[in-house]
Amino acid sequence: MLYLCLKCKKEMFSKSCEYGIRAVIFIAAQSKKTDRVKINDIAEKIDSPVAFTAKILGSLVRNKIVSSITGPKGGFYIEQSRLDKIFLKDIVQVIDGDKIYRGCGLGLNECSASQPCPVHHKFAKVRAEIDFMLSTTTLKELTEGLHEKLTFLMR
Amino acid sequence: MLYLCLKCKKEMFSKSCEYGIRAVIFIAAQSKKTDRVKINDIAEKIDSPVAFTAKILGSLVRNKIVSSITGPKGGFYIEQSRLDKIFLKDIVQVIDGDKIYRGCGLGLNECSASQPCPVHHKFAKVRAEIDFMLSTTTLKELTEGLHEKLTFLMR
DNA sequence: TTTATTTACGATAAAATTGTCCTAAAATGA
DNA sequence: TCATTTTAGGACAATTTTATCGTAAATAAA
Repeated sequence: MLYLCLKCKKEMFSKSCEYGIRAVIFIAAQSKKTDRVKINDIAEKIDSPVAFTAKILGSLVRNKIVSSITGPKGGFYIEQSRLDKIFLKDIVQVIDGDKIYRGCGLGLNECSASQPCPVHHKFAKVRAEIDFMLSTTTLKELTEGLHEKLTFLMR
Repeated sequence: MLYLCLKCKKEMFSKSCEYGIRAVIFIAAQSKKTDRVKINDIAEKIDSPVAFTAKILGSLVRNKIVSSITGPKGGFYIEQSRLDKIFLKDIVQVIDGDKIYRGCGLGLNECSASQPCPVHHKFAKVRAEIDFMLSTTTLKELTEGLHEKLTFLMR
């Protein structure tokens, strides 16, 4: 079979969101050992473009997901006590918004249970699943696997 | 709370895929009554850019999802007998590829059950749900709601 | 106070996606 | 054959997303 789409683009999240989540998980994991992590260190360890990642972190800082301090000995950090209060959904909300689990699957402006697009009901379960997963997954869980070397942020 | 993301972009599928699915459903539904549908008619009824939609349909034609005939009385069509053999997954595969239900949630190149990213297992259920939904939903089902005016392709 | 370090952020650039336009090719019918 | 209709498809343009660069601001320590 011949495929037109050789690139097979379109992932679940935007690149910004992928980098953002990876960065936050790395910062959270490092915050346990050292206090602050520098942007160059983050970008290197999660294999992402430095300046772009810095920009994404900037918005996460403004939205109170991560904290930062400038100057020598400065960097990004997240207080350990907040790890179980930050959910994956909070991060995604800041970077990608909520369309992935709220918008119409076919892009209609008005689409609801009473005026549904053809895939509306088919998508309901998927949406609910994504929403549930993002709403219940804490940053704490995500960092635990890293500490135990059961999960990875590169390759 | 202040949101940086005022646009809330990122939908489930790409614009191309949304237009493609909508166009295919419309063609399938019309193929029951008349035989062929013209591109201007399609674009008008699904509220999409004409030339762009024509381009997407071109790739769906090359990939044997829809059929077309040039010239007067020509247009796009799908044989009624094939409606229950065409799955949503076939359409998405041609336009967006399979990353939405196969790629790593965090964009890692190598991510598997044995070398997972931190969200890998959390995403497993979502992926399976999307895959199942796309694999089991037929074009036939999607057109039925339209005929009964229970679903819509615009607004 | 000065210097070095590090984040903040605006300007700009590159790449990908989305969208338009124009001409060619195919088919129909007069 | 010729005019007309309609898809096919390349070239080009606009927009959005992704990525880089340079400089300002903040902080720490000498």
